[in-house]
Amino acid sequence: MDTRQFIQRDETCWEIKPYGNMRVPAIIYADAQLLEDMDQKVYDQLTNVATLPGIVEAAYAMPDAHWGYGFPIGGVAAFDPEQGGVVSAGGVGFDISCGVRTLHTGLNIAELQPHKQALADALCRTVPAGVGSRGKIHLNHDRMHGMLTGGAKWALEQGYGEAQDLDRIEEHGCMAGAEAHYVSPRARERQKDEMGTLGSGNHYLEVQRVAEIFDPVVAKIFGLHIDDVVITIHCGSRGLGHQIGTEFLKEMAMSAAQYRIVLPDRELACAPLNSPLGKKYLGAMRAGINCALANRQIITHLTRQAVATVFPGIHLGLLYDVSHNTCKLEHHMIDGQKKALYVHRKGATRAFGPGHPDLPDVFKKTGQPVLIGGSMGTSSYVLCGTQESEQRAFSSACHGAGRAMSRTQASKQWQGRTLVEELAERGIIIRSPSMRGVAEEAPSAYKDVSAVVDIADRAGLARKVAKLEPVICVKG
DNA sequence: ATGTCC
Repeated sequence: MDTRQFIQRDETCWEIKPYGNMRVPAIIYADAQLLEDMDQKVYDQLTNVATLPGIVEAAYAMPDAHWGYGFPIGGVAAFDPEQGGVVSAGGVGFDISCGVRTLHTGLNIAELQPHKQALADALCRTVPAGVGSRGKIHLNHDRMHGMLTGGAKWALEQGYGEAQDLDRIEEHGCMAGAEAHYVSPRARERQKDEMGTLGSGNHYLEVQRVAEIFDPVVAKIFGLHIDDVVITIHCGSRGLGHQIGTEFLKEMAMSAAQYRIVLPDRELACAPLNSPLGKKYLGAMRAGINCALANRQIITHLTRQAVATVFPGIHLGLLYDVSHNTCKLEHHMIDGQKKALYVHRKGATRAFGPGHPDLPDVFKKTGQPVLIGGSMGTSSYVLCGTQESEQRAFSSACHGAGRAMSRTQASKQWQGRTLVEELAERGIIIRSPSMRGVAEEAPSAYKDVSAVVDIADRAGLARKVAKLEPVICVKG
């Protein structure tokens, strides 16, 4: 888009002053190149978000922003319930609590090298991936309830994982305030055989090598050293989250008039935080968060089993688990006053800085790990939260490379088979049940993750700690 | 993202 539509506030900050029905400014963090390459729809969607009731400070877009359903993906917006603030299902996204977790393996790349194929086989065999993938776990009504209210904590109680995992998960593995009775029978039905599965699209399980360290002090505390092998899991709440999103979008769209909310775009459907529908969505969405936390916890267990068949006796400790599709009640300083706000992060990662009370002791000095997944065959990054991020975007950072091209366009332009061969030549093993899926995920269909992360770092949204390069990628 | 259209 045309950068002349913005006032450039500093090197990485571009502002649109409120006009028309906008209640607050819209702000995009980017450099001129990333901004030029962004779709005009990001501008339209972000300025639309800025019109919503009760929005506080500004509507923000992260450097990986691209157009999404209603809200842009890479969007951050906070709402004050005391000022008629709203919650929007489109502001969370269809894949509720989609997120990333990274595990230490204690291996280095030289130890892995001779066993790469064997490990790829084992992971592929053990972790179900792909559209409609099902697992070996089947949830009856009681176990479903336990999962929806207990998250990763429930998974742990069921025997999936280790007690020390919980401290290294957002919300300590269990999202409070989940109201399972607002999760429909159909959402439950879709999920009952899908626990411990990756799903499709940009979801993956990746074995990675620590390729570069930017901050040795923080990297050491995060347990990352050059040539260490780590495993990263990227997935969310599968069919259940999608069903919750679908149902509430519809209900919110139908009741907008009743709440006298004027929507510039039907896709921005929302409900007041203090309304019955708003509260109902929050309860169901939090159950969706628990589903995603439990799912990643079970996949972690399966990953540990798979790795143990190749490297017996190995221990996979959790670095951290972060979500990037949520709406969370958080306290932030607004005009010198502490306010309770509902922060929507859609394709944006929470990035609490040093000293934040919600962080476990191990991250109190460093800020939380901010895990940024790259696209297939490209690098991923580990960053750490900063204190200034709270003033910049309610303690948020980017979540990945961000799409630069639609799935349809990508599948026309590339062939899955060819991509797999090209990546194999670079020593990267891709395993996927869908070659079309691989084509849709072609590295060039995404923005340059390194450019995105550099901007996040320079904008102070989060600080670069380490770069990870893919070795094995199991894709949905 | 998604039993890639109930």
